[in-house]
Amino acid sequence: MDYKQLEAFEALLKYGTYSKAAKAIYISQPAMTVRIQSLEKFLDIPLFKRNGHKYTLTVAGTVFSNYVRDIFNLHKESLQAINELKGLTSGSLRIGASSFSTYVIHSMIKNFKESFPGVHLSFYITNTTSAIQDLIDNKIELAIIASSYDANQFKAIVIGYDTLIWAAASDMPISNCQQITREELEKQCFIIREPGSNTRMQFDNWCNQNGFYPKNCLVMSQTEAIRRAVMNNLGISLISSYIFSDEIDNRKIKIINVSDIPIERPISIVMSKNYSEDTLTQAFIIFAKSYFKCK
Amino acid sequence: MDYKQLEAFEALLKYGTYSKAAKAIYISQPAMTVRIQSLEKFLDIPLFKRNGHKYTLTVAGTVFSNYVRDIFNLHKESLQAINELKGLTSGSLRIGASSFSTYVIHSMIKNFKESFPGVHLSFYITNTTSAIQDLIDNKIELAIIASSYDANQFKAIVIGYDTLIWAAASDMPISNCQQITREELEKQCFIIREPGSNTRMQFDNWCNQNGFYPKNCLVMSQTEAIRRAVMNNLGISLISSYIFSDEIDNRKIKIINVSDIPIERPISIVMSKNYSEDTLTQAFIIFAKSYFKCK
DNA sequence: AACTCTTACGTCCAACGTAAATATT
DNA sequence: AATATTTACGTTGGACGTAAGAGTT
Repeated sequence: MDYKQLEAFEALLKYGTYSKAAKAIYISQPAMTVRIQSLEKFLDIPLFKRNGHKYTLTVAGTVFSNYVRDIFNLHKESLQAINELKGLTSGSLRIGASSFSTYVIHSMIKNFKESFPGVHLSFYITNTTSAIQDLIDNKIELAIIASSYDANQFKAIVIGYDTLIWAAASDMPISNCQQITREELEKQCFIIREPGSNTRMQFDNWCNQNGFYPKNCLVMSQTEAIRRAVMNNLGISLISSYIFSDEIDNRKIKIINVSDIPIERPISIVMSKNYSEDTLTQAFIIFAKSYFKCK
Repeated sequence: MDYKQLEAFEALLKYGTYSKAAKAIYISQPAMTVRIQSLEKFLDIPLFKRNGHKYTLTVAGTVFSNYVRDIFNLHKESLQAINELKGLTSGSLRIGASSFSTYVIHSMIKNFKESFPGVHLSFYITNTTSAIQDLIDNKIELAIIASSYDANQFKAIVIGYDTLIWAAASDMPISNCQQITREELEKQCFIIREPGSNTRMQFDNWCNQNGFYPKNCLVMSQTEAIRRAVMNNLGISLISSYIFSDEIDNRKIKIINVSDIPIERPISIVMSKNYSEDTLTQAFIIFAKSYFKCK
């Protein structure tokens, strides 16, 4: 079955005679005959019957024509969709993101620009709570967060998954333990995020669920400050694996094996419920999905 | 855009490398390259990007792939539908029909048999009321009627239109009147159907609406008896134009011009609400629609 | 070095148009 | 007789595969 055959089929259906149909699609009458014949031979059933000096559909032809119509519509729509994407040569999108994205957005922007060089992406990196507030205040169109949100006010699309791990510098004694006891854990200094951060909430939840009361905490609102603190043996941290992806490869950081960890969090793009997704937004969402899938 | 290009696109999407994709659809690697290149050239946008030693979709590729998936599914479904029709080499369908169909079913059956020689159609010609009763009694699967029906109990599909006309023999004096007066009309003998017939109901309605009281009526339950009576100058009749289609062409019968006439009635195929339409039924409905369209 | 993709090039098939024959009105 | 469709046949373009070259890991 071939596109040209379907084209001939539609033309004959529309114009009723071979000669008119052939003229309409700029081929000769014999070519029309051959296209219809080969289609009928392929399907092994007559699609047209002679009726006076007009050709009309058989039952099989009628059934088939419904599919052909739908196929052609999809074909047209696909070209339209592609053209819309090609039209994305300008425009901008303001995106709020919680802190784990610090270590990925540079490559996201770089990758996105390869496909859409004229589009400007602005990233506002804060924490989950602030990103949601910025969404309400119309300071951003989209928020990328790794936590839940109010489904009454927002709609969201899951674009990937983030893993929270316990990270420690490789030369810390705790990094070499196979099984971590509660006593060893209690000795540690916990480097944690500020309230309002989803990562902080996950830490608090874990402590509650395990009846664990950390004695020694170091609170830092900047993820980069936490990264440097962990690298310099100041303590251990429950944090997104994205932050230490390079260091884990380098073996400078080790993942500590603690129960109920790692925690996997879905990463979502959140937007106002009444936000109408334009082509640019759709393109960004598709891009973000494939970006995180390859991570 | 070509079917083979889409085939190559789907294969590369599925297998990730040109070599595997080419092998999967039984073409050489260079042929694969050419197909993808020509598709990208046609759409004027890259659909794949190299990622490590695998090819993954760009945003445009992702958008396009959704359409391609749908197009291929439709393609498969269309072949399946055609195969189901080809499988219609046996089976039977019992069809009730009100009387106007007397003069069409012979050619309907003949035409239907050309496409589906193995299928047996049984026609039961009665009047509208009886046909509906036969439907309730499961004596027939479908009823072809030209009147309304109980929408709570039945479902229906309009397949065409029937025209009720006033017919008189050409050599009757009334046939030569341009404008018919009420006095002239009152002199006529009205050849009408029995109660229960929708044609009879239409006649009664017309009389009521026009405050007309026919003095001279001849009731006949067989349409063929009415036809012969009209042909032999026994009177005039309000009747489906199908009955006299030959005679109108021959000029043996004339259509009398009376106000509010002709009456057009939709012809429907009616079936039980819980009747599940199998392939044969669907084929018959499509056939019937095209049959009446060409009438 | 091994693997994968692209380019180059000669081959071949399939779709086409012209022209003639056949069918239909 | 005129119009429409099919058959016949020679031509051509484009899709293919093989082989060689270029790019990646």
